Amino acid sequence: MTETQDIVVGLTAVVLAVTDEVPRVLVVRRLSHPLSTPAQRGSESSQVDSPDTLPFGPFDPTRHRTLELGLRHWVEEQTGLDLRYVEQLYTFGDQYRDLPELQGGPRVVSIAYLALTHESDVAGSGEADWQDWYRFLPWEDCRDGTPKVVEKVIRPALRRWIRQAGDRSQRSQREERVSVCFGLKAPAELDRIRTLERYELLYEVGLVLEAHRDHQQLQLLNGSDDIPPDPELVETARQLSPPLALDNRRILATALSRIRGKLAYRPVVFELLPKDFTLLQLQRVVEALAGVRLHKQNFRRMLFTGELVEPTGRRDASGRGRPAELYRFRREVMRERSAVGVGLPNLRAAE
Amino acid sequence: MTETQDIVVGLTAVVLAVTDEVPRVLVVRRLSHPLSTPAQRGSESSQVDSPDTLPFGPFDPTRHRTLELGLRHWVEEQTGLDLRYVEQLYTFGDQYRDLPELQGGPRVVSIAYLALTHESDVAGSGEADWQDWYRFLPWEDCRDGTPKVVEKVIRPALRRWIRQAGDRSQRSQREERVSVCFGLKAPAELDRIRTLERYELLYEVGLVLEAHRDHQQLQLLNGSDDIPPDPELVETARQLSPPLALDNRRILATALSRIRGKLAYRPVVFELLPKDFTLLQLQRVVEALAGVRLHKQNFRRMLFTGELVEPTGRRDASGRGRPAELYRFRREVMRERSAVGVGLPNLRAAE
DNA sequence: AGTATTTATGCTCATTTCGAGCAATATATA
DNA sequence: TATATATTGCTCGAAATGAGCATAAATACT
Repeated sequence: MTETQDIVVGLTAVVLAVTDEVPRVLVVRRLSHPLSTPAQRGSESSQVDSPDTLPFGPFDPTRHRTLELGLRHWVEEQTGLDLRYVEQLYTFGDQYRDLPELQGGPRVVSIAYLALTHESDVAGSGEADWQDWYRFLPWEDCRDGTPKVVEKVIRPALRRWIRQAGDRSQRSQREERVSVCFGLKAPAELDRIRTLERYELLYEVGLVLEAHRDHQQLQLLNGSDDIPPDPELVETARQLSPPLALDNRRILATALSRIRGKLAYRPVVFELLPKDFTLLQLQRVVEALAGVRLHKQNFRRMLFTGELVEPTGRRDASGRGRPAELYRFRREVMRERSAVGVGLPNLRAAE
Repeated sequence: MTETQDIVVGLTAVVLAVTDEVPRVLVVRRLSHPLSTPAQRGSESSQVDSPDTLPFGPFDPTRHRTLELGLRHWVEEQTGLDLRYVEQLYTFGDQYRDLPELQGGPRVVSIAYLALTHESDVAGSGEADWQDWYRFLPWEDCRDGTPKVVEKVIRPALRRWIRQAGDRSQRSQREERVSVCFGLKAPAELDRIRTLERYELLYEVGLVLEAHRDHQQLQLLNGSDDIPPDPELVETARQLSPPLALDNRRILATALSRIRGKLAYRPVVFELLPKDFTLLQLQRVVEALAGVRLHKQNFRRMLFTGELVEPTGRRDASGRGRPAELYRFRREVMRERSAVGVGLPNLRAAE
């Protein structure tokens, strides 16, 4: 290892929009890593398919007065999008979480941001594209009950993992973690807030592709004799969800965790909706984010007693059934009450 | 401005302990900025008193495998403390938020962490010291009702600030912000969760010393003719709270915001308590953090119905009144329920 | 035109949670 | 022994929550 190592501060964006009940995230298909040198680019041909990447760029203190401005700059450049609501998520800096570093490059400290917008046409230097968020985290969408992949793929693999434990104490530790994240006995709904915890379990178990990729890279670096990954497990991971670059899936999980937590006490949903909306539209967006279905009448009651919305007087023409009244967000609540949000149900059954 | 500018990634720690109902934070009295060169140190003599600083050190990728390990390293070195619970708070990277940068040095991107411990003897390279958290944010402690400084100092200054607004719209904007942060009409309790918002208002108004310091530094840098700060305002700020280095008060406010928010849904309090504790001890720690008094019987009911604690069978000998039973945290709840916390009251009266 | 379907909306009811307070008990200290 | 300080047990009404019934207003189909 060298005496000194450069640091690059990277900025990564999770740009989220919800259209037609589908939460979508903006990804860029890159030809190479944004930080790699031309020399490295050649050697990167070993990577057959270049996986989707979140919009990303290095923070340049000479050009960016603040971190957030830097992020907006890169998203603008790569996707043509001018963001509105932006919030910082988390900063990732673990060793070897980035490819160029594995090739002797700088250590990349990535600051991840979450942006909320409406879906719109994208253009820009990268091939930007909206992708279904739950394609990358399919186990998180419980709107139609516990997803099939959980029953058919994840839980069996987790049971196998528990059986493979070395000793008794490791076994019970594994049992506990699985039980907390996915529920072992009761077919309970997944706990909406433990998104990140679930991702980390799946990574450790090897049910996401990047776990194997990172493992291989590390072995290559250490020059240790390669312990080949369980090919069956890799295949399972491949079927479960498509590959994502770097630690981007972890960042996605962090973002989902954050927005699910925030839904209940901050009026973030409205950033994802047009100025005027029907109550069902609002409910669908909340459901898409929370990953669960809600009771319609109670949801509406909550909105009214909380005075979160006000009628515009107009009605929605499209749609099949009885036309719905159009509402708008009552911004005033934010000064009237402290915690303003759409308060998700407790799902008592899950306890 | 130069073509390229170096980046330094800094790690800053808010180390918190609660003893005798007083939340205390670990500060280091430094002789100079940790990143300044010897040459700069000389020129720094203009700063008469070196204000308290949070434990801080540059992240070194050759020595630190992860950001958190880097933080632990620096805290160990500067205060002799071996931390247990540590969580990342936020990353700050605005231009000119750091002194050396103002003197042509690198841009410092600081990653702030929150650590929870018990108070203990400190040693280390810096002169580490425990300081009452609320000394630096005196307007946040509402345990004995709205603090006097809010009535006597802050609200009058805010009213003056509103009056000084340029036009009608700015005036009403200012009124709204003040109303949200400190309440204008009703002498309502302060909204516990808006700690950061309140700090940012006070910074803008000039009621914290660093606002004037930053302003002066920026003027010096721009070479613009100095608009001298309102000396009365500076004096008010000085009386309100002692100086803190860099943007450390903002970091403290962020930490307080985070822990207040987290109290209700994660069992973080127990990190601040000994293994066995009385229910009153527990309540006092929660109150110290939340900054409000709680209803004793309801607090206990909440603990029992939530099965958060279990009796040890032993009792607390010290204390004046009837000896209290000793309890311990029931770790099992964390797998039984999703959101585990001490659920703060809603203070319905404030609405 | 008439019927089925879809969606919106109004209302009830039992259960749980929450805020606030009364009362009794147990110990230390003056 | 009186008093102050704490712990502990219990009640009661208000509000929030979960689940469901019933009705209204539009479209699609026959």
